[in-house]
Amino acid sequence: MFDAVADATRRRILALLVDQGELCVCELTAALDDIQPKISRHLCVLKDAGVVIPRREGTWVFYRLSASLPAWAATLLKTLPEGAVAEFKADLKRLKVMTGRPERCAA
Amino acid sequence: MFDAVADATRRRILALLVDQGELCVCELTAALDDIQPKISRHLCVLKDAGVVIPRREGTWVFYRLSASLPAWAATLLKTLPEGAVAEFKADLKRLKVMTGRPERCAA
DNA sequence: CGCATATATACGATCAGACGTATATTAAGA
DNA sequence: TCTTAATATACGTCTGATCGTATATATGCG
Repeated sequence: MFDAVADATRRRILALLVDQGELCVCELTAALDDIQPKISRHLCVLKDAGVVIPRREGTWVFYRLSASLPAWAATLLKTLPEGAVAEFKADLKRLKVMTGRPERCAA
Repeated sequence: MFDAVADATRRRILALLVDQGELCVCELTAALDDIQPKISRHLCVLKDAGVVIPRREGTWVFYRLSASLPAWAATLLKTLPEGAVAEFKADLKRLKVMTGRPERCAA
């Protein structure tokens, strides 16, 4: 868990997931304004750590936070958008203005 | 801050400080059952990050958590003894049975 | 099947951080 | 001033993590 939040890029991803619930790789790539393999690799780390859960829908893979985290971990994650991630507001803004976001079918 | 809790040894130190308030280097060395230079180096990292404050008293240097941390950081630190640090109970036990602990004069 | 898009992975390079050992500093007391 | 105890730092080594680039996989569509 602490390995998951040890990296700044992963904290930015997690802050967005805490706030937005579920996002796909291309949305996160646009929001963080970074390259896709880098985002994909960090998501893989988070998945292996059991922090996020992937859900495939067509060509897209949506990631969301795991629902079965210990209480202290959930508490820790909630601190991320609330001041612990400096880039959060800018990342959220880039997500909002992104064009061509995929449509969700199921939750 | 996340750099401070990225290392397992530092998390063990912080968990003890959250629980005990103030401890010197030799107490932490005994509690973690590790060598002194290692503990001292990690305390230096925590001090430079502004997470802990040193207080000299004779030959001893006592470290305590900074009182001026953002709310989310204080919240994060409180999660450490409560399940986020696996070795906490064993560390606390070693501290309790340690002989020759220094006496505090001032707070 | 062939093409396009989204995502994942492989590879090599690089860099930060943690380590153990040895030694320097600081303070107290005889 | 000499000694001892507590703490800090210097040094060289080494492992692990992150990176960018390139490529592989997978899905959907015509």
